[in-house]
Formats: sequence, structure tokens, C-alpha cells
Amino acid sequence: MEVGGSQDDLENKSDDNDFNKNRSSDPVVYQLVRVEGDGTLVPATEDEFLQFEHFLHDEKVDLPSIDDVPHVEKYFTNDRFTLKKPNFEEGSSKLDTTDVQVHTLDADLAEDRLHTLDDSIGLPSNRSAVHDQQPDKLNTEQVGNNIAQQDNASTETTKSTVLNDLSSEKEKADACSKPLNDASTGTSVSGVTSSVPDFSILRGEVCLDDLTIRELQEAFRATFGRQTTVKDKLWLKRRIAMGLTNSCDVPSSGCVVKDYKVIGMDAKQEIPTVGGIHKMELEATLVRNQIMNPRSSFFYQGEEQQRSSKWLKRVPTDNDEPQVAVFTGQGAIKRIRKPTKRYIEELSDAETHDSTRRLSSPVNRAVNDEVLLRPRATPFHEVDSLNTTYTTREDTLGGCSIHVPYVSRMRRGRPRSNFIPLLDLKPSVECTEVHTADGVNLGKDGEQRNHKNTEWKREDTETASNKEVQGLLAKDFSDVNPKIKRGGKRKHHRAWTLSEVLKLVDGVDRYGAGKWSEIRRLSFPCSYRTSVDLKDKWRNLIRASQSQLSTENDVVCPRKNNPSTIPIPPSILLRVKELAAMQRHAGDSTVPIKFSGQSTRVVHGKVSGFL
DNA sequence: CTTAGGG
DNA sequence: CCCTAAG
Repeated sequence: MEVGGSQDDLENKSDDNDFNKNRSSDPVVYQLVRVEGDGTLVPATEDEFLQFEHFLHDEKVDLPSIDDVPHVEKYFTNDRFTLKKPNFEEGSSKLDTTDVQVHTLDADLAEDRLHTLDDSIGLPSNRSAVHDQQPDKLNTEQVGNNIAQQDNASTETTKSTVLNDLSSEKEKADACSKPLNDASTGTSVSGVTSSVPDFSILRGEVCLDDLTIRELQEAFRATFGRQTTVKDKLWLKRRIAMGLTNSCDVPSSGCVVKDYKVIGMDAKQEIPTVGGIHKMELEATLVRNQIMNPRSSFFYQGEEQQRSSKWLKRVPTDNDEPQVAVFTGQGAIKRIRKPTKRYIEELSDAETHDSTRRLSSPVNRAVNDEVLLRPRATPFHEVDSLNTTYTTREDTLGGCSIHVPYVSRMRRGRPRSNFIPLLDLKPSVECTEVHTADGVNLGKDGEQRNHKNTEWKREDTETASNKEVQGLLAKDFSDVNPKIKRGGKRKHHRAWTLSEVLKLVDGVDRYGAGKWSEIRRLSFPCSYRTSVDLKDKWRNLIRASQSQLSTENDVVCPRKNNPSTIPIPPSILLRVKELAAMQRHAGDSTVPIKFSGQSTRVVHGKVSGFL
């Protein structure tokens, strides 16, 4: 790929808005932003996003209507995260509206589209090769393809159309598809979406690389308890692997899953693992990639984060959030962005205390209770043309320092006693991984399920109901702590995902039941699950294991149909049961098995290492 | 603060 | 999930 082309292309695009011709080298990450009077960029609000949402579907559309919404522009960044900066310096000059450059696509929606397009285009010549390329390159390719698509005459391609193409096209194009390993039953890939995930697909030993898209989707479902329509194998594989290893540190291919565990990562078997992660190898790979292709440096950040509506940062600044950096010596070889933690709060008491927040859309009103942990940067005030002061913080967007609204995520005023969940928010808790010094490295998985209408609304890439698209900002709220602080009624109910259960079981296995805080610390870092949660869940698991296993095919418990409750695979329940029994018998002589990389966990079906 | 249990 | 008693 012409690395050099980016910058120039960039300029061109800004001039004639014709990025099509430059498609070859400019995979982009988009984000919808609004230009304030002073030239600062602020993330688009949900409302704004909705207004421009259709552009995401058809970027060919000229953007005349953009005039309808003053001050809203689109900018783009290229893969190098440099932003086409619109007169940042001259805060006053507003950008030419006709000069709308681009896309915003951080939304899942966009991602979906991306994947979809990638599939539909086929790019026969490239396709097979793509699979063999470095992950980062692959990513690049995909985006490139996506862009390529845009100058196809078929710009009207709708998602549905694409989807149809997929079924046939996909299979053919699928260079990787080899016959499944035994264990995965035929039922796994039924076209029909059954109400219950097919766990069998993960039960036997399966190389994720060998799975078809559908199978991967099924595996995804089995892992996370929800469906996906993402057709990007790479993405699916990584997600599944991440889910099963509780980590983001998974290779993009070569993962072998066995009984819900990632037991192998191709040639990386021998390397000692921490929580199933081959760190050294990954690091090495990373370094290699970095040397070979500077663009790759972001790959390991994980798609989740890249698409989670974060302003991509290339150049760390003082104001950068303390991002967890691994190998700091290497100059930020691996930077993991600390998740933004926000939480939607009620509007009411926000106004009285804080008129400044009003500026940035209702969504920005969101307050993250976790913020108290650590303000990203010292906020300072800015004054826009209206002389309204509002708080922003400096951030780097594509290397350019800009100001984005700073949201005080600390709750103000007295605790609310009558909290009413009023905003649908997608807590796209994607794998936000934290590397700690001691090597503990676990990510929380990004799965949660719908709960009541009033609760979190799951709105993933897969759900095409764009009406409910949360908007870019919503992604920004992607994070951990769904808890409402003191006075705020109760914690949001977030169903346990399979991977969480696995983590729990594993934790109990290792540290023993009762060591909840420890398990919580080691297996659920940066998770909103508290030790009490773990304890409760474990209790429930035990109950479940006792009842379900005994009554097996008995009368279905009423809850079984509850879509928000993921079914626990029998094998896991079995393990729970055994562990429970073991804990009982062992009493306090629980011998926590540390260093149990994968040894203890990857025990076939029944026995759990101890027996 | 962490656990254990009941609600 | 919440709440609380107990250590």
C-alpha cells in the first residue's frame, strides 16, 4: 500500500470531496463532529448523529442537507490518525460546508457496514491474499475495500442487499473454510436463529480459523449470549477469543478453542501464558509489525476501542489520559486506551447546578459516576461565540490537539432518590483491557444484554434498527460502571454473560469459592462486578447446576425462555457442581491453585483438574 | 473492607 | 441485586 499517499490524498479530498479516487490508501476512521463557533470540535450529539445517520449508509449522497444543521461538519482521519484539520487555529472561521469531508463511522453501524461491504464487494483478486496478511494490514485492506465500494456504481447497495449476497458470496470467498472439527454438531449453523445459543460449537476442539462466518457467529453467540451479524471473520475470531480468554491479547487467527477455552494459538503454544495469553509472542509480533508497518501500531488497540468513538490519538500529550502503556520503554508500543466511563444521568438536577453542560446535547449531560476516579485532564473553560462558557478538555485528535467537551462525570447535588432510567444507552463495554504490572491482564467483555425496556438497550452492530442508533456519543459511554451511586436506586441489572461465568468458574477453580474479592481482583479487573456479585452469581450457579442437572429434560423452568438470561452450558454447570462439591469437601483446606495457566482449566468436559 | 446469607 | 450482620 502506498504509505506515502495519505497526506496528499488527504488534501485532495478536502478540496474536491472526492475521496473515491484515493481509496487505495486511505482507510479511515470516521467520526462525526460538530464545529463550534470557535473552531473547536466536539463530538456530535446523538441528535446530530441521527440527522446524519443516513450518510453512513450512503456516503455517495451529497451532503446538502448538512446545511440544515449548521455547524455540523464531517471530518475524517486517515488511518494514520491524522485529522484533516479545519482551521483549528483560526477558531473563528467556520469551515466551508461544501467541503464536507467525511464520514463518521465510529458507530457500530458503520462497522457493520464496513464488514458488510467488505463481504459484498468480494474483491476477488485481493480476497484470498487478505487472509494471509498481517492483521493490521488486513484491517487496512478492509477499510480500503470499503472505500473502494464507494465509487462503485452500486453505491445504493443497501445493507439488506448486501446481506443476501453474503450467504452465497461469502462461502465461496471464504478461503479459510475447512470442514469443521467433529465436535461441532451440524445444528450449529442452522440458518435459523434458534433461541438458544448453540454451545456445542465451542465445546469440542475447534480452530477458529476453520469456522465459517456463520459458525463464528454461532460461536460468538455461544460466547456472549447474543447474536451478531458481523461477517468479518477476523473480527469474530478475535471477539470470540477475547471473550473466552477474557483478554484483548488474542491473535487474530490461529486460536484453537476447546471446551470454551482457548487452548492454543497456533505456533504460540509453548510460550507461557498468563491467563491464556501469549504475551511475549504478541509483543514480538507487535514490534515486528511496528517496524514493518507503522500503521500497524494501532492494531492491538483492539477494534473495540477504535470503533468505540474515541478520538484516536496518535501523539500522546500531557493531557492524555494515563493510558495503560505496556512496554513503555519502547515508546508506547502498546497503548491501551483507558475506557471512558460515563453514565447517563437524569437531566433534572443537572440543570440547576450546571448550566455549562447544557451545551453539548442531552447526551453530554451524561455523567459518569466512575469519573471520580480520575479526571482525564484538568478541565478548563472555553468560551464560544455565544459567550457561553463550557468546559472542555484538550484532547488529541489525530495528532492535533483539540478541545472536546469535558464532562464532569461526577454526580452533583444530593443523591437522586427517584431515579428514572430515561436514556437508552448502549453500554458497549468492549474489551477494555488493562495491563497491570504483574501481568494480570484481563479484559472485561463487552457483552450485556437487554434488560427491561427501561434498562440498557442493547444495540449492537447487528441490530439494524437504525432508528435506535444511539449515536456516536453513545459509544463514548461505553464502559464499565453501570452502577448508580448512592441513592440511585439499584445497579443496572446486567445479565451475566457466558464469558463472565467462565471467568467466575475459573476464578473459583483457582482461588476457591469464598475468595470473592480475590477473584474479583484477579479475574474481573475493571469490571463492575463486585465480589458480592460474584458470590451471588456463584450461588445461583450452584443452584442452577443442582436443579438443571438433576431435572435435565424436565419441565422447563419458567425463566428458561427469558431472553435476557443466557443459558449456561451443561458442561459448565457440571463443572460448577464439581467445584461446589469440592469446595464443600475440601472445606477450608482449599488449595488455591495459582499459576494454573491453562492447565487446570482445560479439562475435558467433566473433571476439573482436581479430581 | 470482605463474607455469608436472607430478602 | 440489595441489605445487613459479623469478623
